[in-house]
Amino acid sequence: MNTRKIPQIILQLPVKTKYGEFIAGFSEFGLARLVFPKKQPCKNKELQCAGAPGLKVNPEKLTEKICNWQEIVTTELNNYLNGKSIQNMPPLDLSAGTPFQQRVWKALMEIPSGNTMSYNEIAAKIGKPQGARAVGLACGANPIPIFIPCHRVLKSDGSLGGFSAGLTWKKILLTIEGHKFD
DNA sequence: TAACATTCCGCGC
DNA sequence: GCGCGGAATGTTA
Repeated sequence: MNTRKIPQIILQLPVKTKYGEFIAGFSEFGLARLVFPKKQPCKNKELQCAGAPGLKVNPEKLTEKICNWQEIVTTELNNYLNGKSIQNMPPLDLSAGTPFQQRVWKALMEIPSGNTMSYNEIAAKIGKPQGARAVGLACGANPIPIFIPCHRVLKSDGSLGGFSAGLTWKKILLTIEGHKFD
């Protein structure tokens, strides 16, 4: 049974920020994914397409509910990028993930702003102390960076590890939260 | 089965 | 003590 359906993105809306235009994808359950402004080459095909000009707002799908979510996302994203912490988390649709991934993502959301954890610590937290590498995979599969703070996860020696949208972004995000790099 | 956004251990210096 | 190479480990497509 692996007809696991990717969450249906019923519409994608642009979110303007001082770093560029993010793309927010909504399903009927909430925010289903967030795409960084296109800039860095990323190897994930889907992400690359997301910024393409197929972006339409279908008035029928633009329910009041989603309109409201988009407002929250816009507000909070801009707050965050200005160094404030997120106060109003929009509902997130994590149905794209496998059960394991969802466990990892939940663990990530418990990391307080300004803190970091290692892949190893996350692994231990969800009961798979040896699964650090698997945790890395789950982070890479994270559809909603920033709201799911996958950038707060570093290697156990303190170096950055990786980031699907490009390490540059990881640095930017961490810098916003008050970390320093030499 | 191969691939991965890690970690750990054992060497050689 | 520090740095490097290779094996172990869990999940996914």
